[in-house]
Amino acid sequence: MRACDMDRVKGLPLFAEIAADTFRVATAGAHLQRFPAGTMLLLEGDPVDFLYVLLDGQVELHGTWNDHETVLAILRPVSTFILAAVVLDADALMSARTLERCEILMIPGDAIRTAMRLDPRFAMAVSRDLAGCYRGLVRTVKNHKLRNSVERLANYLLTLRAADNSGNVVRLHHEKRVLASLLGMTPENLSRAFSALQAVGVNVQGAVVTLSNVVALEALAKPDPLIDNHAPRGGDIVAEADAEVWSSEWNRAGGVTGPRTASAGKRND
Amino acid sequence: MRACDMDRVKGLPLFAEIAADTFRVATAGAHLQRFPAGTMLLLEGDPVDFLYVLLDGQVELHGTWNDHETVLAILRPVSTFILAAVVLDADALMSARTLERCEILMIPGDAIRTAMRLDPRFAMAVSRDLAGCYRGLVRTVKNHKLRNSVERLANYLLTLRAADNSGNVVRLHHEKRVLASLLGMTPENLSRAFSALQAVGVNVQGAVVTLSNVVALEALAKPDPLIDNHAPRGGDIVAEADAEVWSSEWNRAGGVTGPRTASAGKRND
DNA sequence: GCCTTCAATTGACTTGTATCAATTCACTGC
DNA sequence: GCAGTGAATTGATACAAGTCAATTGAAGGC
Repeated sequence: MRACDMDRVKGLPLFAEIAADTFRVATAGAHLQRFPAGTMLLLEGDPVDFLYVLLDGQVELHGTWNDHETVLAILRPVSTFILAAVVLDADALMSARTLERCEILMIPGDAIRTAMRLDPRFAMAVSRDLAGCYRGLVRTVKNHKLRNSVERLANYLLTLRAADNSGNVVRLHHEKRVLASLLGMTPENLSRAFSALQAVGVNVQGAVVTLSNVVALEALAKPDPLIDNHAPRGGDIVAEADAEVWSSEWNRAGGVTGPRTASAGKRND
Repeated sequence: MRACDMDRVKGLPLFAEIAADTFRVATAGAHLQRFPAGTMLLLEGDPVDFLYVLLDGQVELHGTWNDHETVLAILRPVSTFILAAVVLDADALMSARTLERCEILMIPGDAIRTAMRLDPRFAMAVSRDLAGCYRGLVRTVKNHKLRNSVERLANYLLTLRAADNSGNVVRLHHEKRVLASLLGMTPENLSRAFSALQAVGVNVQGAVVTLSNVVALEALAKPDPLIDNHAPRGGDIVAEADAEVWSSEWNRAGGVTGPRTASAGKRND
C-alpha cells in the first residue's frame, strides 16, 4: 500500500487517535484492492470477514426482498462500511456494489475486534463511528416516514448544497435511477418530482441542478436539523459521527451564530 | 435502588462482562425514577444528559416533523435507550414518552463516557450494543422501502409470534394507533390491513390475534432473516446485539438445524 | 345506572405513487 | 459516420394509502 493511502486511512476519525501499536495490529493483515465498476463486493446474508475502507470511487449499499432492490446508502471516499457486522461478527444485512472503479482497503474483522480489546481509545472510536451511522439511519427513517417524495427530493438538494458548499448550482453525484432508489421512489417519479420543483425555481440539466429560488425551495422542503444534517462535508468532517457532533453544536448555538467550521467545534481554538 | 434492580441492570449485555470497578464508575451518579404514563422523558433536539435504562413499563421513541409524528420504536424492559446520543454527547434525534407507568434508571452520560475510556471491555460492549441497534434500523428501512403495509403487518405478526414463542395466538402489546404509526400507516389503514389478512386466517379480537393458517400467512408475508429477526426474545436474548448474533448463527446453520437457544450459540456448551 | 371520552372501525373520496408503454436522449462500439 | 444500448422523460392508467366523516364500541367518571 502506498504511504499516502496509509495516511488517508490514518486520517479517518476511526483511526485518528489510536496508539501506533493498535494501528499496526489493526492493519497488519490489510490489503488494498482495486475493483471495476459494477462489482459485487458483498452479498447480503454473507458472513463479513473484512472491514472495508473506501479510498477511491463510489460504493452503493442496497437491500433486496422479493425481487425488488432498494439503495440504502451511497458512499464516497474516505469512508468505512459494514463496521456493525464486523463488530458483531454477523452476516451482512446489505449488499455492496461498486458504482465506479474503486480502490478499497480491506481489513480483517478479527484484527479490528482484537484492536478494540487492546485499545480503549480505538473501541471508543468504533463506538463513535457506529453512533454516527445509527443516527444517520434514524434521520433516514424519519425522512421516509414523515415526508412525501417531493419533500424528500427538495431536502436532498438542500443537503447537497450545504454539504458541498456549492452556491445555487449543485451537481448530482449519482445516476438518477440510483438517486431515485435512494430517495425511495421510482425513476419515473423522480422525474416528476423534479418537474414539480420547477415551481420553486429548480431546474435540471443532466446532473447539474440550478436552484434559482432557495427561499421558496426551503419553504417547501422545511429542512429540519433533526432530520437533515447540513454539515459541510469534506474538510474536517468526514465521518457521520463528526457530522452529528457538528449538527448538535450548530443547533445549540442557534443555527446561525454557531461554529462556522468543524474545527471550531472540535478543538478549542 | 433495590438490589434486585441492580442485578437486572448488571444482567444487561451492556454491563454484563465489565469489571466491578467500571460498573461502580458508570452507576455512581445513577438514580432510579418512576414516571406516570404519558410523560415526555426527552424531547427531540434536547441535549442528552443521561443514558436511560428501562426497568419496567413501556417507552415509545418518536420523531416529529411539520406537525406530524411517527413512532420509531417501542421499548420494553430491560433495555437502554439513546445510547448513541450519549456516546457522541449530541442532541436527541428522537423524543421519548412513557406509554405506561415506568421505572427508569438514569445514568449520567459523563459516567458512561468515562467508563468507556477506562475499560475496553465496556467500550466493546457499547460498540456491540450500538451495532445491534444499527442493524435493527437497517432492517426497519428495508422493511419500509421494500414492503407495502399489509406485508409489513403480516411480518410483524410473525415476528411477534417468534419473539414471544406464542403458538397461534399472539397478543399485541400496544394500542393499535401506536402500532399503526410504528408500522408506518394510519390507524384506518391498519384496520383495513387486518381485514385483508382475514383471507390468510388472521382474526383480531381486541389485542388478541389468532393465526389459524400460518402457512398461508407466511406465503403472503415472505419473512426474510435479513429483514425480520425471529430471535426468541426474553431468556438469553435481551439486547438487539444478541438477537443479531442469534440471527446470523441461525442463518449459517440453515435456519432449521441451527442453535435452538441463544446459549447454544453464545457459550460452547 | 348513565354519560363522557377516546380508540377502533367502516365507507366514500382524494391524493400519492407505482406500473406500463412509448419516446427521446446520450453515450459506446463498430 | 451509424446502429445499439440503456438512461431519462412523458403520458395513460391502476393501485395503494391518506383524509374526512360517521358510527360503533369499550373503559372510566359521576
